[in-house]
Amino acid sequence: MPELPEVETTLRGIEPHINGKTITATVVRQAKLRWPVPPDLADTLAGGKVLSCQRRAKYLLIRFAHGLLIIHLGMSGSLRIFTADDRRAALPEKHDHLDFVFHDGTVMRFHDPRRFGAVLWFAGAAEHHPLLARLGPEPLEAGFNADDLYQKLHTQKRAVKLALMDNAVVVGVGNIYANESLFLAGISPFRVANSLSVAECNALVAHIKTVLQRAIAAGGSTLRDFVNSDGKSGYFQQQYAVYGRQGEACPQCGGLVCKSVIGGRGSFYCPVCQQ
DNA sequence: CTGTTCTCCTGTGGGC
DNA sequence: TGCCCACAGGAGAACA
Repeated sequence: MPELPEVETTLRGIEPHINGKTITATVVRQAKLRWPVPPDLADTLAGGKVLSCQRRAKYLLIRFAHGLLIIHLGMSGSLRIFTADDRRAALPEKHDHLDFVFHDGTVMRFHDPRRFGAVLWFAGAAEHHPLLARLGPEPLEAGFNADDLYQKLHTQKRAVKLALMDNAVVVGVGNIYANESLFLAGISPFRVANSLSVAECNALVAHIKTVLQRAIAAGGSTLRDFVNSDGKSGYFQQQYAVYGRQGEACPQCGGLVCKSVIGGRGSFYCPVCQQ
C-alpha cells in the first residue's frame, strides 16, 4: 500500500514527464473513487499547463495556473507514464480509471483496484482546501521535531500509535511506519501518548525520519519503472523489522514478535524491546 | 472536544 | 483444485 515513501517516489517518477506540459485530453473511465471525480474535470483541465508537482502528506498536488489537481493513491493506487510511442498508451487495462494526455502524447495513467484513491480539482490555494488545511507538519521537515511532538502528545490520553497515525500530529505516518518507528525507538505502541518523555519523543522523531528516508532512497532505484513499465510503478519491496512478522523472531532480542489490534489496526511489536 | 465505529472497495489468503 | 468468506487498510464522516 502506498505509504509516504511510495507517494514521494511517485512524485519523483511523474514530475519529469509532465512538468511544463499541456493537457490535451482527460479520459475518465471510472468516476467512482473515494469521492466522485468532478464530472467536468476534462473540460477544466483542457489546455492547462502543469506549473509544478508537489507532495503534501500523501496527497500529490499538480499545480495549474487556474487551480490544483489533487491526487491521492489511497491504498492500491498508482500512477504510470506512457510515452507517445508506447502502444499500451491506447490500451487501458482493468482498473485504469483515468488518463491524463499531454500535448506530446505522454499519458499519465491512474490505476486503482480498490478505488480508495481520489482525483479532485480545487480552484484555490492548497492551504485553503479542507483536506489540506489542517494537516500537521511533514515528517521529514524541521517543523517535525521532539519539542513539537512532545507539545502535542503530552495532553493526549490515547495510545501513542494512534497519535502517530493522526494527520494533525504528523502527516504521512501510516500503520507500517508507526509500527516500525515505535519498534526502533523501543516504545510500546500501547503507551499512552502523554506518558512519553521529551527524550522518547526525540528518539521517535529521529527514527521516523530515518525509516522514511531509507524507504525513499530504496524507491529511487525503481524510478525507471514509471515509464512504459509492465509492473506496478512506485511500489518497492521493503524490509520491515516487525510489521507483518507476528510469530517471527524479534531482530533485536530473538523473542517473538506479537500482534494486537489498536484502534482497529494491526499492531506489531516486541513486548521485550518495547516498553 | 474526545473517543469509537462505520464506510468506501477488491485482491489475497486461510480454511476446508 | 476450487470455493467461500473474513480481512486488510487511509482517512474522512458520522455518531455517542
